[in-house]
Amino acid sequence: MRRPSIRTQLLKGTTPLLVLTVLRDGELYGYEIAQRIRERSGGAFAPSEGSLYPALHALEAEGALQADWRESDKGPKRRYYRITDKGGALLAEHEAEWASFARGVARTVAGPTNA
Amino acid sequence: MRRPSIRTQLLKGTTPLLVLTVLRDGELYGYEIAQRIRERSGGAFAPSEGSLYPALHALEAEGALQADWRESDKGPKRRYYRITDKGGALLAEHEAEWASFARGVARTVAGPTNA
DNA sequence: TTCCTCTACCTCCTAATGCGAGGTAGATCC
DNA sequence: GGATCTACCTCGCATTAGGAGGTAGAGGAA
Repeated sequence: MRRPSIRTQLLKGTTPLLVLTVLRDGELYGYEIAQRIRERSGGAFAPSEGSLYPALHALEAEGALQADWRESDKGPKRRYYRITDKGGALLAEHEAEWASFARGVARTVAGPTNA
Repeated sequence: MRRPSIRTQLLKGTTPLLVLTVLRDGELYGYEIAQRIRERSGGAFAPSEGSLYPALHALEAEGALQADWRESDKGPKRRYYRITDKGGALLAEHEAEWASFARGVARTVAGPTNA
C-alpha cells in the first residue's frame, strides 16, 4: 500500500497556474509547454501527458486559451496555444490564490507561538 | 457547473502536513485540531469534518498518531491525538516536500527570464 | 521497400482526497 | 419536552494527476 507520493497530491490544482504562466511569455505547443514547465521549475515538475492535455482542453473550453493547428517541417502537426484576455485574468486569479495559500501554509507551519 | 474553487484543489495533500504541524506542540482532540489550523493559518484554512476525520484515522492507521478517548465534563467524549516518532518523521518529510514544491512553483511563476 | 525511432497528439481508467450532507449522542438550559 | 451546543463519524460526489495504450507523420538504416 505505497502511498502515491506526497508530491502528486500537492500538484493538484497547480496545472492551470503553471500552464498559463509559461504561456504568458508567448505561444507554445503542447510538448513545449511541458518542457518549459520542466525547465522553469528547475526539474521539480514534469507534467505527464495524461494530465497536461486534458488541462489544455479544459482551459481552451473555458476561453482562457486559443489554439490552432500548424504544420511542422519535421514531424506531426502541432497545436499552438496562446493565452487570451480571459486567460490573463484567470492567471491572475490563480496567482493570487496560490500566494494566499502558500502564505497560509507558511504561517501555519511556521510557529507554535503566534497570536 | 461552477468550478469548485481553486483553493479546494490546492488543499489536496496538505491536510497531513497541517494536522501533524499543530500536533507537534501538544496533544489535541479533533475539533481543537480544526480550530488550531484555522487560527494558525490566519483563517486561510478551515478543514471540514469530512476531510479532517478521515485524515486523522489514516494517520493513526499509519502509526503517525496515537489516540485515546477521554471524558469531558461538558459534552461528549473526546479523542485526543498525539504525534509519534514515526509521525515526526512523516512531518519532516511533508515539510521537505512542501518546501521543495513551493520553491518549484515560485521559480516557475517568477520569471520568464531564467537560465 | 520495409522497419525503426522520434515527435506530437490524444483518451481511458484508476487512485486519492476535500467537501457537503446526514447521522449519533451527551450535556445544559428554558 | 425541546432546543442547542459540542464532538464524533460515514457516505457519495467531483476533481484531477498519472500510467498505459493508441494514432500518425517524417527521416534514417538495412
